[in-house]
Amino acid sequence: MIEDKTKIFKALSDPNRLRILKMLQVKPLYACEIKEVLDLAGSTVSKHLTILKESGFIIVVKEGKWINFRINPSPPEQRISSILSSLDFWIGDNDIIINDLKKVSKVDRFKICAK
Amino acid sequence: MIEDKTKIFKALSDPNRLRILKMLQVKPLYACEIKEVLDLAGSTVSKHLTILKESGFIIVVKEGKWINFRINPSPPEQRISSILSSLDFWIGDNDIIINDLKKVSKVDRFKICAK
DNA sequence: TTTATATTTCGTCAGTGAACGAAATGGAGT
DNA sequence: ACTCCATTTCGTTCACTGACGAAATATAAA
Repeated sequence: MIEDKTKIFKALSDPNRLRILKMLQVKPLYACEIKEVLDLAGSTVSKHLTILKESGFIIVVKEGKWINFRINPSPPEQRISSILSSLDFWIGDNDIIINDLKKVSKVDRFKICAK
Repeated sequence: MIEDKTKIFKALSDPNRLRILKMLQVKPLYACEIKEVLDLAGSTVSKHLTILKESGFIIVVKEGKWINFRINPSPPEQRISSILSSLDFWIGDNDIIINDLKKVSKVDRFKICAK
């Protein structure tokens, strides 16, 4: 299937998904943290995470009530490993991303979620 | 603009555009040759070529009546050079692509076009 | 068991993208 | 100037994508 070849590029074709990957590069996050930083509806964040998961970029680790999303340490194909290991080359920083990363490292996950 | 970062991935998100890049890797082609191999309407091929041109993957060289499309020898950004110089890694072969490449190398451009 | 919170699923809507055919543009040759 | 043909532009249709809120699911804690 030639469509399979486009799958990883489609996954990288949305700004919010690029922001999520850059955030996860700093540390694993809960969906509610990502929701807070991106300022999107929970259902929208969930959709983006599903796409990143199904294309092989991230994995999902359940921790009781929460679900930790993290960069996939053993991706299903080389193209993905290649991108993930040079993420700053493929997705350079800009104002928005720098701001995201600031929020991610500063913030207490238990304050952000569970208001 | 964070949308700029998605531009090259969007360009690579369509199967027909991947096929075009692989064909152009063999040699420069006229639009009418590409049209013939992909079996698409001329206007559709033109659209794909415009997207590849505007994202920096290919260049356009006029030759009188015809227009030669070719892989960009000096792409505007490193991510594109990186992809173009390892095109077989980023876009692996499959039945469809192998068949395209066969057609491309066999065929006489003046028989295919200008019937 | 009831309540609270995290995440997913569902239904819907607006915007985007790919396809086509028809018409427009532009160069080559008569 | 006229004609032919390669390519682009235009207008339309259809499918897909991203966004939302509401409802469903699942787990933790009270």
